[in-house]
Amino acid sequence: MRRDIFQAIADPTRRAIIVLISLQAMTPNTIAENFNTTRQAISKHLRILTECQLVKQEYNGREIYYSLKVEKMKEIDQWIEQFRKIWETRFNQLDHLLTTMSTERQAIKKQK
Amino acid sequence: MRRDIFQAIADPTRRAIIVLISLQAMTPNTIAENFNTTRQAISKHLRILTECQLVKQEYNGREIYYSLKVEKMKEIDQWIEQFRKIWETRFNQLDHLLTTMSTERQAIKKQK
DNA sequence: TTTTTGCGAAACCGAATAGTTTCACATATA
DNA sequence: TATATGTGAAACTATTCGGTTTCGCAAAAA
Repeated sequence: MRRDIFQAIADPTRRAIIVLISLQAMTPNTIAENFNTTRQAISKHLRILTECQLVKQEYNGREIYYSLKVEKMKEIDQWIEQFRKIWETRFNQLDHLLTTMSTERQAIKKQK
Repeated sequence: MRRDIFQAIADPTRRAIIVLISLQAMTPNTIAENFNTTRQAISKHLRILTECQLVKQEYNGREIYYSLKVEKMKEIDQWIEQFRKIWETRFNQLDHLLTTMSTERQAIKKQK
């Protein structure tokens, strides 16, 4: 059973749950009200999110409040980091190219 | 058939392919040499990556070089952004709390 | 105490997934 | 020309996935 954060955010319903409980802790029933599925289906999603440490539970009588462990999202951010480096480098190279072109254009202008 | 970037990066082999071709354009055969599967399996992964616009192909005779369209990765970065805001806010609040505590401690010190 | 409510878990189902094997086809190479 | 090579696609398979229905159990409410 693969269970990592990348697999967790692959499902659109789970992504929506993540956004929802990042704003406010919620019970499974309350979460389910926001979707067009059964509470049990939401429960299964919550189990997956719990298994990969993305959410935490807070018990209150028979109710369970789920909320996002937002620090866990940093793992994705860290993986993206290597590509951010690439696109920032490329942007800087483009920036440099444009600056160079602009300088050259001005040089040509002056020649005229 | 769901085909979005989040589903694309859910598979560990695909993530490895992405990293590999982000460094250097490669043919399917060369990519496959880095994994413990058949070239055909890699081909299927490349198809999925192509379908969600994550890679581009460059034809050279009968060879096809695949490379990463790194700008596409920004889509994930943009989704993460909302959580980055949350964890940065929390950090600042903690930072503020620690500063306040420190100030109060110094105030107590002075009283002594 | 009896009934209602909130919840997770199990059993089941159809669809999607990741892989393999086999194939067709075009391009190199002998 | 004949053979080898690089590739994508199709057919098939075992497994996983996302969902539903049904159930059991504990807590709250009547």
